Amino acid sequence: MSTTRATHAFKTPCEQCPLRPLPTFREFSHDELDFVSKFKRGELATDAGATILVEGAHSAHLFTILSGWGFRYKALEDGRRQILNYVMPGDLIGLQGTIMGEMQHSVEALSPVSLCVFERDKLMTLYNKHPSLAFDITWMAAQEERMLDEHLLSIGRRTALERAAYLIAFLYQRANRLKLFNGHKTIPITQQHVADTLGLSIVHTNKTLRKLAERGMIRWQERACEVLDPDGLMSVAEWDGVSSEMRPFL
Amino acid sequence: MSTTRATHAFKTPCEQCPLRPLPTFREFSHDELDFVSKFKRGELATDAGATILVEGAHSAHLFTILSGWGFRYKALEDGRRQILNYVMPGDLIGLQGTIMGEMQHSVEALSPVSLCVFERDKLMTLYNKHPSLAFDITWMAAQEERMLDEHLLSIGRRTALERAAYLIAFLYQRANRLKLFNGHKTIPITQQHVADTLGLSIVHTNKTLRKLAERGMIRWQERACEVLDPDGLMSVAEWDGVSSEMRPFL
DNA sequence: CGCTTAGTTGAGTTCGTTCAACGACTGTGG
DNA sequence: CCACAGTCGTTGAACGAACTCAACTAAGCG
Repeated sequence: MSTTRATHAFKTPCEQCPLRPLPTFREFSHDELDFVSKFKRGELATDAGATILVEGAHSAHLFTILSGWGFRYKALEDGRRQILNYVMPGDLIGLQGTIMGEMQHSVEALSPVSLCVFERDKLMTLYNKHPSLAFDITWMAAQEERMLDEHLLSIGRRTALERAAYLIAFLYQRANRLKLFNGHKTIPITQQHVADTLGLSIVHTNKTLRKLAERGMIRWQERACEVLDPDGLMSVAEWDGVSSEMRPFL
Repeated sequence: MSTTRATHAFKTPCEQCPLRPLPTFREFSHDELDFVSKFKRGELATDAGATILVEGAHSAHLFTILSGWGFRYKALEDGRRQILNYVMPGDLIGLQGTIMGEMQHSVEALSPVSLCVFERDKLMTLYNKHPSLAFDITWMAAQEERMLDEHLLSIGRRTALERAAYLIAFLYQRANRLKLFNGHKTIPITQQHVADTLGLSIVHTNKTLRKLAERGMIRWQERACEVLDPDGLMSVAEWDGVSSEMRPFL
């Protein structure tokens, strides 16, 4: 397991943030952008497979994903692991640790990931001086809650095939909205990740994904999942998709 | 199914709130209490079984549970239902609807429930004028996220017996902290609720609960679960319990 | 008194698991 | 350059957990 490679060089100024112009993100006022710029302490880059945040740690920082894919997970003492959700550019991580002291989940990188680092101590200033940004943070927490609600419904009540279809459609839609695909619509996860997300064994996950592949909805290649038929997946899962509303972004 | 009985009579002034003195809740300043008092629009009482909030609705209100038990749930189109979490006194409900427009889950009362009603429109004022309360709302959203993380781990990775033990220990601990028990430690849920929470069938839930009863950890009586051995349940589930830190309360 | 709801139990079936073995590919060290 | 180990995906066989179907009790209520 590789570790986090800390490069605190300040690379991208917020005014030239490559993410912000995306149509999904709401526009920021001059004032807001100015504050975020000062709130940002630096950047951090990690390799694929690196652990970004670890359960039990008292993180002094708050992060926004600038690029790359990752996932949040929890584990039981005997090693059984559950992936809770995936993180993508624009997502805030470490909020739990910042607000309530201790992290109760870990975050691992699926691909090389770069992060914006924010100062924990300045969070109170944000709440005091920039209510609109404070509201944004609540918004993002509520949005995460929504996704978890959906995952819970999925794991609790959907069949293996429906679950798999839901997961892939879900990841596809989120990534697509962020314009993460260029040509081939490929999600960088292994079947082990899928298994740990769906609460299934790897063997049965493999057989289930095979069925989706036989229906021409996905193709598995070199530890990644290529999405061929997002609508088909959505209909298998009886899933309507995520709301298309504008979202905030720190 | 009964409906919500709307009694907008303003009964309990916030200064004499029966909940606030509980040791779990953080102390409020005069200023904060004053604002909450004005933020509160009235009270609402519902019968057991009543639907408090419904999926898809654009709720104009935000609520705090004053007394009683309830649960949040989502359902698939074919009727399969998943209970996401339980709500108890001090919990905020309707935040998703208030912040993001549409509710994506429903809330139902398990017992007679009374609620404080807050004005949605005044929420921006809260963020503008009372950053500490805004922070509290984020805190509560993050706390809900934590609970959902745990549930997801439970449903995804624990066995039926462990899941059942976890759920009951979890509900016991939350209720106990709120001093909801007087003598007999009884949780007002049916086995159907347990099944819909754990993602199991009623039949198998029944057989699983039977095992816990045989071990002397619980006793089932008149549509409720009496908790006899909370520590035993926690050890079956390999669960450490929730953090004992002070919490906010609107 | 019949009707409904909640809980219980047994029998048979299905879904998902574990165990096991194998091929393809990658990276590493001799 | 090859041998070797490690990861990832694949498949078959046997087993077990959880499901459905079905029947029955007990309690509460109009």
